[in-house]
Amino acid sequence: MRIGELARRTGITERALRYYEEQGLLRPERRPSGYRVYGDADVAAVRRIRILLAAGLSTAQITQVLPCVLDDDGLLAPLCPELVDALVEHRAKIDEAIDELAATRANLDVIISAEARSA
DNA sequence: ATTCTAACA
DNA sequence: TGTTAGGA
Repeated sequence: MRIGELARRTGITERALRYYEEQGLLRPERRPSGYRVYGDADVAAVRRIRILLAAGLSTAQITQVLPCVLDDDGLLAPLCPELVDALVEHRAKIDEAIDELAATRANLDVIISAEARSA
């Protein structure tokens, strides 16, 4: 199928699909016309990519992780043990980011509370 | 009609 | 990412 059909079947814009290829997430074949040709497997691949992106992984990480993930129901099962370690690490970074944002919010609250009273 | 690349009020 | 120009 060409990019238009894959876009319809996945709900992903053609723009994004071309971007995924640029990032090495998809390797569609090319017709002599230059048109990209995708296989049925790519529909599932895009599904996995979306889940991984939603989990906050970078395209670079996804490129490595993609072949290490099992495609079952609507979930992704990590296969390689290295992958699990990487995901646990990623989770830790998310916790750090949450803490930093909480601190930033606290600082903002101080300013908001000081408003009007200072004048 | 569709898709392609490149580029940015 | 959207969008658009300019081609095939």
